[in-house]
Amino acid sequence: MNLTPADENYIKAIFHLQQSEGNVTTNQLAGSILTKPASVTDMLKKLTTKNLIDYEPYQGVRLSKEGKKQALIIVRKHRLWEYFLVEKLQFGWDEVHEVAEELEHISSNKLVEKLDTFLKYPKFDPHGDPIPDSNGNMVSMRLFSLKDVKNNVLVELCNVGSQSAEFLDLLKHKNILIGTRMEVLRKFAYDNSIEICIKHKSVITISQQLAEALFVKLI
Amino acid sequence: MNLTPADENYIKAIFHLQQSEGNVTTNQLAGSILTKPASVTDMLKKLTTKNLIDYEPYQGVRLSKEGKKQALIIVRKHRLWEYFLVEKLQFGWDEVHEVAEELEHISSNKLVEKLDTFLKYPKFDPHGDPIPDSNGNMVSMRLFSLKDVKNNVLVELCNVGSQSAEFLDLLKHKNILIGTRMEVLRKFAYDNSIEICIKHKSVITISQQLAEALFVKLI
DNA sequence: TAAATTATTTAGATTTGTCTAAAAATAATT
DNA sequence: AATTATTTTTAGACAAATCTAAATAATTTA
Repeated sequence: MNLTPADENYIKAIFHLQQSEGNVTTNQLAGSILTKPASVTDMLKKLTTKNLIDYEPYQGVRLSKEGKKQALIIVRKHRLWEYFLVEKLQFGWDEVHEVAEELEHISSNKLVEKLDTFLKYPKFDPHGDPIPDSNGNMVSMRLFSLKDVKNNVLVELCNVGSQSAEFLDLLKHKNILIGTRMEVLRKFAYDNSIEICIKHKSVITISQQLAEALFVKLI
Repeated sequence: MNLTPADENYIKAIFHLQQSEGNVTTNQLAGSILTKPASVTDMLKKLTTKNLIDYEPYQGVRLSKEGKKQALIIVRKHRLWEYFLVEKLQFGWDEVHEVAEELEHISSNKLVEKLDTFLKYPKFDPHGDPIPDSNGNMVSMRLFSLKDVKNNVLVELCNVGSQSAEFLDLLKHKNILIGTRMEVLRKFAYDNSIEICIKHKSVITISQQLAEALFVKLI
């Protein structure tokens, strides 16, 4: 399946509009892509013949299974490049979007995978949006590192920044699991260690290093 | 001056052909860009109206001052990206050309400059070709074809005369890289093959054709 | 130098993605 | 329910970059 940059832009726009709305209308797309409704109709017909969308005239459009797969590949590339631009090239997080819009159309799969490896498999882009992995899976919610959570905010552990045996051993000892609810009580400036309350019961102290590797969502 | 990717590919091809030959012919360009002579003529007319080339029908073409400037920008981007792919993403030096052909068309100036900074201002790409700086200047070294090097003179490989897969495959097999030090031991008059010593260790024989494509500096 | 060969350009067509203007379908309102 | 307003699609056109086939210019060769 060979997609042109125009194909990719339409697929991506439909993907994003589909998140909030149900079926995506011709007018919405025209607004999103900054083009005319007539042009959108033309492209929808082309995308239909490529089996990327399910489209009935006057009824709006949704991505097909293949379309969703392609959309996730584009989103993955876009967000990985944004991460690269901010973390490696020192761009500001607010000035990377346009450049990433161009970089996301570079086709090489090998490039994406090697970039991901180089960046150490980031889970979120500089705006906090999740980066799909090479299978198209991504965390559905914006997560925060526990070290960035304000005091007295209830959160739940959703993801961890390591899979090493040592890391998991420490978590087990501290009785922390994915899904465990916790609340930051105090931060110690001396060593950036953090005192937290787990499951509304036990109060423990964890190191800065551990706090950085615990990704939580607000609840 | 807004250049399309097609404009840039023509400018770049003319730039490279101009190095060796004088005026560049329509047929040379068609061969280089893998298109038909008629298409080249069409594009040459367009590039003329954009003041990028000096072109007289039937007389061949040369870059204008503005065209040279643009060519150096494209070459700079191409070679910086090649350096990035090899040094940071761990690509092999023989597999970066196609990807760099895409990346060189990303337009952001800021991106190029920040990439250059990130890479610490490299002077040569992975094939040994010099990288123009932001003013279009690049270092030029006196290089010799290995076939012209006298016996028992220590040299270092700085550049190669081909980027073809076949050529790079042969180099890989013979364990020769940019930076490899070597010394000519004997020249055989019968077929002009050359016996060389690599890295003060292995002694191998290479064909005249290969020797001509290896550009070295004295050390 | 004239004929033959090669290189280059012109003419006309094609594809992609866009546009405007007009027609048709859907939705909203009275 | 009928009219009005909005949305969407069709029809026809355009620019960019390419192509094939034919015509013309330049070069080579006999």
